[in-house]
Amino acid sequence: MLKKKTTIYDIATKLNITAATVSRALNDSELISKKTKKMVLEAADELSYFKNRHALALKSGRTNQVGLVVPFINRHFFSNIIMGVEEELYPKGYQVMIFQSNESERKEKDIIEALLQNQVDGVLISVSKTTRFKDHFNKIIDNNLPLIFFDRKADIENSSCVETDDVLGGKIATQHLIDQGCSQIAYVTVDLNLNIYTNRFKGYRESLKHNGIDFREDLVFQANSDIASGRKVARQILSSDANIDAIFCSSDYIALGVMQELKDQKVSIPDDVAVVGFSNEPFTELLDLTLTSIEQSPYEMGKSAARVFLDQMNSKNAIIEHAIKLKPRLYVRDSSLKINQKPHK
Amino acid sequence: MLKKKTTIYDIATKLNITAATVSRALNDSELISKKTKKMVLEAADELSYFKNRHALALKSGRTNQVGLVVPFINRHFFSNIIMGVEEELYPKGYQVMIFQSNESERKEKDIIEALLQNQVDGVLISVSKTTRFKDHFNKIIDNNLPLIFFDRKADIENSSCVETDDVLGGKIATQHLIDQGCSQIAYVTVDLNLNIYTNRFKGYRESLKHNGIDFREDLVFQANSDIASGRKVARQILSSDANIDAIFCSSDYIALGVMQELKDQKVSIPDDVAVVGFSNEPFTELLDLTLTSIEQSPYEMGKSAARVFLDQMNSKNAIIEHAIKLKPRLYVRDSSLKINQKPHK
DNA sequence: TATATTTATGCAATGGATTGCACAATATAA
DNA sequence: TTATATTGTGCAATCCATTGCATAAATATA
Repeated sequence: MLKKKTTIYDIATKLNITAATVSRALNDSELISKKTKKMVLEAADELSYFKNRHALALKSGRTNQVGLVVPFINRHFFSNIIMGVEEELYPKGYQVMIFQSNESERKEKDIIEALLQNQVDGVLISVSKTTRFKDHFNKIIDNNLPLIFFDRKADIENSSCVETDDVLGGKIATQHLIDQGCSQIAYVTVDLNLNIYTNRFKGYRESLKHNGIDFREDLVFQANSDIASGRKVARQILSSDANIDAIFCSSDYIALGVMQELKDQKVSIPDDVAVVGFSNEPFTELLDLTLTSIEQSPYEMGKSAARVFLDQMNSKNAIIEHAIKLKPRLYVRDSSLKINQKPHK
Repeated sequence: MLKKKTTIYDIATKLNITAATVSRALNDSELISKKTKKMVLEAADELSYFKNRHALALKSGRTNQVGLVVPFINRHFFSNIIMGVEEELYPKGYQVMIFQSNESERKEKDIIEALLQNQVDGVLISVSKTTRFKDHFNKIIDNNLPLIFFDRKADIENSSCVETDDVLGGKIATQHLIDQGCSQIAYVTVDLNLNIYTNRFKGYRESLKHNGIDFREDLVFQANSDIASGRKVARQILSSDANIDAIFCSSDYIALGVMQELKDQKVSIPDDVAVVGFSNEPFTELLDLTLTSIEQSPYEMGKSAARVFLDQMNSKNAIIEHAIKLKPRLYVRDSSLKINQKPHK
């Protein structure tokens, strides 16, 4: 049933010339006469011919495709990274193949295997939470392909990475709370196995130290990155005898849950307790009481990662290890603005 | 610099056998002795061999790849459609190639050209807003490839489509407002060139008629799908002498802007004016005053579109035209709940 | 008109994996 | 031991586009 696809041989036969001539005509070679070129182009159009990229890939060894792997596509953060990568690579003639690992090491390995089979020219990836072994990353390196991590990295030789300066993010959020007069700042972390969370936590502690405030272990809480978990941890915090005046959450969803619970319990935000989140999710500024948060510029991160890739392609023999840290930025909003200041947009 | 990739010939040479044998061993053919199979598998592993999909594609004419084209990846609606498609196709061994058209007809055409060059096995697409000509869609059909539209379709023979029943969506939202005692219901539409918006509008009018309420042209307003535009249209509505008791917005972002403006102007929601949005964006239930909206189940839509594709693949010679309409669902929340009822979820 | 140039085209190999057909090696039956 | 059946491998063509080298055709020069 499938209609046979048109090839250069079909065009050649039709015009009584050879495929070589057709190929050259289609690629606008100077060796071919104007007349023949025109003939070929017309015939190609008529037979609705298009090139077979697989034949090209097979011949040339290059595909102009890069693999992009994220944990989930439908997260604001990652989908904007994708936007950034595409924005940068599409004009350069690269096709971006997007995959999601669903935070599964198994699927991540499968995807990388598939990418290698596809002979991609490079791989950009944010590592799945559950990944422990890294042989699959080394396979990429072994094949001399550029490997660029973003946001979440693995420790692989000859790879590059682009990440948010999470330590700095932790610092500026904490410093802001201190500037607002807070000193008993609870910290809610997520999975401390992920470097992004340990770094935010580190920033928090450094900032306390820098301001001469003692770090208190009993002000550190753990939660999952969702609203329900945020409400739960808020109840924990309130029922402890910690007597806090601010809560710094390493995730906006936790912060939202915290705010909802505080409101239900008639705790005034930001006067009794100031709240800061992390990631600057779109909803943070849509709330009635807007949420102060740290913007990580995922779009910029995507562009940056793409540029690192291009850089590696352009200097194929020199092994370059980029390690880029993007500066996060604080967006001050209602949830933490005690003193008389205009909210930051 | 690029290390040469391992091929079956390398394995064959190493083992002093032929590539044919290697191929059969790797594909677990019953023609090959256990001993040889084991040898080959070990050698393959040692040389870190992986198949070249381009060679396969060239030989077989099949790629097990499908093209998925959306206007923008970073929209809640579309990214969840992608999730649904992947969920359905990944287990069947298909790779989903995701592209975004940026609502540009030019880019849409380029993408489809690239997909054809890639010899994809089918195309799933939501048409760009600006697309006027449809030759590129016919090219897909001409190549006997399954073409499935979702959410936004073009009128192409032998293609299929999966969409929300937007007329119904318009109806149930309007009916709900009427049930709440409203009768002067303003309607805010977006681009009336897109079928989804004309259909919602149609549902609104049908519902009015069904309830014996006269349709008033002066209650229809136009806006862009963003918050600022929502605020603007709210000011228009309030300053007109329409005297409305409800506003049905064909977009959640407009509804949000409307609510913000109403609040600023001390108009009580839902008592003075009830508000309903469309799409059930995640933020609708995160607001202080939650927003009633119509859920379109993008995830289900993606799954459904994928299933249509699989169906077409399984019955290659019969030409099937599916036309699936998914039932939208109303989520009643604070912004419209006047009478004593529990909010939905 | 014969020779030297230039220009346009053809020939054939290449890239990697698959597969029908032929044949060799081994095992079984007579 | 010889004939027959069985099993395991090899040969070579195929999928499509590209490209170095050879050659034919067209043009310019002597």
